[in-house]
Amino acid sequence: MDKKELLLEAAIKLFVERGLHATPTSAISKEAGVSAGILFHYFKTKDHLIDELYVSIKKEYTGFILAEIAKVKSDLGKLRLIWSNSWNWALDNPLKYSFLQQIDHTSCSESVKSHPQIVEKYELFKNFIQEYVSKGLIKNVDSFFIMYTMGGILNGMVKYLTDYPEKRYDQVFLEQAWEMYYNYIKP
Amino acid sequence: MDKKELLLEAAIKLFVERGLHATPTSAISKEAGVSAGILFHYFKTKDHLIDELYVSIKKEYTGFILAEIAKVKSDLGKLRLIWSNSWNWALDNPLKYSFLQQIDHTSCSESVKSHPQIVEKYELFKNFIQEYVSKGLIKNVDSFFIMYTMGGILNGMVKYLTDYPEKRYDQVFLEQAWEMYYNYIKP
DNA sequence: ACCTTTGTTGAGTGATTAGTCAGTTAATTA
DNA sequence: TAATTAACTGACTAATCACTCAACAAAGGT
Repeated sequence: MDKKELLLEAAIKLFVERGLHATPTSAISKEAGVSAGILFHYFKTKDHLIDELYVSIKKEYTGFILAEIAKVKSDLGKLRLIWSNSWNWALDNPLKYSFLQQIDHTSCSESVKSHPQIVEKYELFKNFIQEYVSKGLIKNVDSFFIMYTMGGILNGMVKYLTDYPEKRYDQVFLEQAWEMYYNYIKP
Repeated sequence: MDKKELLLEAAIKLFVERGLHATPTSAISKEAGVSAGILFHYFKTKDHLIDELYVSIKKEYTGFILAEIAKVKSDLGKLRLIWSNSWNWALDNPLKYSFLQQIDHTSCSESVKSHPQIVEKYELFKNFIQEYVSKGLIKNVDSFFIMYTMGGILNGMVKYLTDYPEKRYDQVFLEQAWEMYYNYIKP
């Protein structure tokens, strides 16, 4: 495999395991099975590596969620797909999800959090919600408030399903969770 | 003021500003205006300082939320007080709140996150919710799921009120936000 | 075959770190 | 007052860090 790819994979593993600043670049290259110097061939600095990781994962995450929405017809079906895709992705990519959470809650890589390609995807979500508000499917509240708090519910859901993995396939529970989720924003 | 107190205050400020591992102990003692050595007189290691900060703030936070509940009579009033106290504390103590968020989303101080005095408070919340479920005030779903996701909504609310501070005193908005919050768990 | 570009190595460098310690001052107690 | 303890200092150390660089290998183009 590409050594750059190996480095990124090693980095994400160690960052989640030990924390950002507690993982030296030497540990990353060692984990990846490459020399210490090559890391700085592919990434100008350690921070550049972190930024590149963040942006690529965030793009992958939002991309995955938005991906198949177009294929669904019903409005509510789309909303439900966003909901289930969100926690499914997080549970299928625990390292990546933890890494995103870590960066989002740390004062580092500040500039990269408002990366144009990331902000762009947020705009899509916002427009999506505004469209639903105007259709009368969602309560008429500030879209950002809805986005922020719905995201919070999903974070809680992921944490819960991580602690109680068997619930992921409990259809009764999932139906109830979805119902609660929609009750939250229903007009 | 007590030098230990000065160190803790300096630490929290720098930890939130620059991140945990990016703030050397020398910076903390400098910010506190004390000698480099005294930090290790009060705290065995840097990690002990972090742990002590975390536990004391978490206790302060949960303590504040639970504090005045007993004084309120109505069941729904208690629930609403937990809700408003939660985001009010977070907004009034932004540094402390950010610090808690940072630790909770980082793989460090793992042992301290299950500190007996902290777990004990979580138990109180769980019992509280279970009581409400049995009274028929809250949907009959696993208490932990309710706790996790309600916490998520509050996190989103705090993030929103941080970005749009004027909303904090917008009674119409607050009423709507509370209504949504309760709709989420209403049977 | 020759050249140029790109990928790769690992020992080396200067800066920075957590934590120590010998010694000084202040407070408490006898 | 003398003795004991606790608070406090800042220069010091051994370890560790991000990052460099001179040298070498591989690949591709001409």
